[in-house]
Amino acid sequence: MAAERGLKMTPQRRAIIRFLESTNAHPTPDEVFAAVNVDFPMTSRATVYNTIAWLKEAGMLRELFTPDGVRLDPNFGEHHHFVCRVCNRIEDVGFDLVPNLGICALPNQNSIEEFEITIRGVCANCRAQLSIT
Amino acid sequence: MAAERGLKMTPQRRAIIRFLESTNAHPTPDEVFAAVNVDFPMTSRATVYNTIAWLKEAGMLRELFTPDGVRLDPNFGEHHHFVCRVCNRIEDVGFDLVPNLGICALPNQNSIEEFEITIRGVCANCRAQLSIT
DNA sequence: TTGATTGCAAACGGTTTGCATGGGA
DNA sequence: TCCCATGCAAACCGTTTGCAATCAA
Repeated sequence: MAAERGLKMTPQRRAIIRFLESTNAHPTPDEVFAAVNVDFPMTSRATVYNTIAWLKEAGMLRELFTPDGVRLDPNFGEHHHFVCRVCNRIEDVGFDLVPNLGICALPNQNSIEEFEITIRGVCANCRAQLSIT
Repeated sequence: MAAERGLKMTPQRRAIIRFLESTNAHPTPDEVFAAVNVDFPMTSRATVYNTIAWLKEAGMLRELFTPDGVRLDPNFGEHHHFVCRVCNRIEDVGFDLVPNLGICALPNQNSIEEFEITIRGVCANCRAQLSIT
């Protein structure tokens, strides 16, 4: 497993990683806390935050900053995001679905290293709901 | 002025709007609080937050969610952002500089209404600093 | 064994809220 | 005049910190 880089493993960390690997959603730290405590009771919030920081440092986790606070993004591969304006759910969007931006240079000589696209709209689920109503 | 939509104007609101119109940076609410209190002392934090909410509702202000918390984006026109990974400064990037994404449809029937691009890299200033060192 | 990790509870900082006062329309 | 906006201070809530006990290596 990717975390085995000579770093100390604990049952709590294992449980947190297991949960993050199992989801394709974008949980809040508190949702991680709640989920992990279902099958591994007695994991403190502090440990959840510690582990998040540790995983971020190891490059195994990204954070998304949203109007409702931080959300975790355990998806390894490069990807963008779709945000539904109805249910606020975040979906990953494959990097390849978006044509590579033609930007090679900005007018002010800023160097471009990477870019991230957030697409907003209404997800398929919510569209279905809306058309029924 | 754009805020005159039959909404009540107060000296505090005027001062806050004046400051926001004068900057092309992306201040935090607290920076607005500090700046406004220079020329208009006795504007409370609550009023700053109230006014921000009011301006957001009126569509005159966007919020950006960053690792260092909320930043305000008073720029009216559609635009994207460049974030310098060295100084963390945010620069606006003209909408027209980025070729319109060729995305017409996502594979899952999500409807696309808008998109926002965050470009990361090193800004011209910081590049200059770095090459000196 | 030993230093890193843990749980707990307190501290922290940005934001929101409740309420009495004040001021714009 | 009549609400709406204001200032103040307390409440709130997600996150961080300090510390003693525990545990992985």
